[in-house]
Amino acid sequence: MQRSDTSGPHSGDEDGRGSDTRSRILEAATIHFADKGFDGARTQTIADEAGVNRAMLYYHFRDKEHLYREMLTSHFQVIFRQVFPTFLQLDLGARERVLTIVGVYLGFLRKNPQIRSLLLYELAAGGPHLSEVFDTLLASVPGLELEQVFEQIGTMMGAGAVRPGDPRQFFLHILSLTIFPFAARPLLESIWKLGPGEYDTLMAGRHDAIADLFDHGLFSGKEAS
Amino acid sequence: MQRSDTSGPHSGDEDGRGSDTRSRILEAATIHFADKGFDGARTQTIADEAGVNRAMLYYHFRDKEHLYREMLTSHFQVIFRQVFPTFLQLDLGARERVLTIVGVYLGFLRKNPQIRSLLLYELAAGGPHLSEVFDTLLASVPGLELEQVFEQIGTMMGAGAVRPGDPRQFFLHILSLTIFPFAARPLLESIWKLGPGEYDTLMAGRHDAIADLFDHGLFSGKEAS
DNA sequence: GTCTATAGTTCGATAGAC
DNA sequence: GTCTATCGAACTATAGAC
Repeated sequence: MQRSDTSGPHSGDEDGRGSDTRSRILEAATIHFADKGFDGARTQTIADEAGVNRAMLYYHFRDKEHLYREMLTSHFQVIFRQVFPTFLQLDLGARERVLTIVGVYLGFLRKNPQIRSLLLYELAAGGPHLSEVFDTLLASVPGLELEQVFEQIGTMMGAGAVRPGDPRQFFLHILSLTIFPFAARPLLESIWKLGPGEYDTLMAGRHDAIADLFDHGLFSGKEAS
Repeated sequence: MQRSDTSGPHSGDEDGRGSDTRSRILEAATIHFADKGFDGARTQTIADEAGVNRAMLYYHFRDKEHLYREMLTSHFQVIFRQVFPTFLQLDLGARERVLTIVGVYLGFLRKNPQIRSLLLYELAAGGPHLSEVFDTLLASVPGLELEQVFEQIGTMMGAGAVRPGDPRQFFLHILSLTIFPFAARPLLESIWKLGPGEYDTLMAGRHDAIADLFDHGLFSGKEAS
């Protein structure tokens, strides 16, 4: 069952070991797939940017499709293992807990710009790859249960810490306010005629803006209802 | 300067007149580009679904690129002419005004499912086409000034109707909460294991959930700060 | 493991008859 | 305006030498 010190061809090993060529290909594939999408990406370009021969792509991975899926999996793994658990492991009050989650999301998106376009291409295509990637990841990270998130939201609602309602809408609020501004960046830069630095400034103030919305709502005049 | 009663080849005419073939191609192009994206779409498939010969695509439009851009323009035109003006023409109080805008957005997205993937493909690609499309549209709809929106938000903030802050963050809140849940639909359906009807139900309750967030914030315990 | 050479397709676009 | 036929380019994938 034991393998030698180099990953074999077509291996799905996850550890950073493996041949250097293999990881260089994955790195180049990330950049190019994020830029052009699966259909727009060219295996020649990936090989060139990785500094390897094009045939190496077919030796280390089976074909373009397998290369793409392994690349996708390696990145969404980070979300599942680092970002997602923050929903559960925090031992804080409701407010600090939610705002910490928002901060983790915003920080992750600011540090991993390629995730943005990779996710958008997948969403646009309807997520045919994502379902399989998610199944793989959920199976490989056994301590992760989606239901726990909603249980904890329900607990917070029951304790009166957050307003009662559908936990999924609660979840959608947080996801929307954090992810969308990053996703729509090129569109908004175009509409608002912003330079690159201006949008970074806007994103730097995003956390406080969301906190203000969560704390006070949108309107100054105290509500009727 | 006057043209005969049929649109000529490569004409950028916008009125619904023109040859029936031309509009059928645009309709088929919408569906197929929304499904596969620009790089993934095949001119043969578009021609087949339109029930015309493939050479007609090159007669009525110059090439694949021009067909795509005209298709995009025709759809985003609707946003510019029908959705966007609701930001300015409403003669309501701040709360009703914002919630009406949210309702218009949600309604538009629910009725135009193809817009979702068309927008996502463009966002993923970084919006190279969108800039040109927007410039074209802003020029063709003269009574539309982006600055007016932020002026009116500033006015509402000055009058104490909405909380003071960066108007762009205010704008991002509204866009995020309405657009993202539609954009992320396939991903969330996959994660949450939802049937098609369940997500529609969730979107039907979206307006009220956003209104509650805007009215009361996210937390029950009245804020500190 | 890495390279060259090439097979085998697919696709966008055009020419030209009707 | 619509069709057929076809060109030429681009691309994925494989075979096989080293």
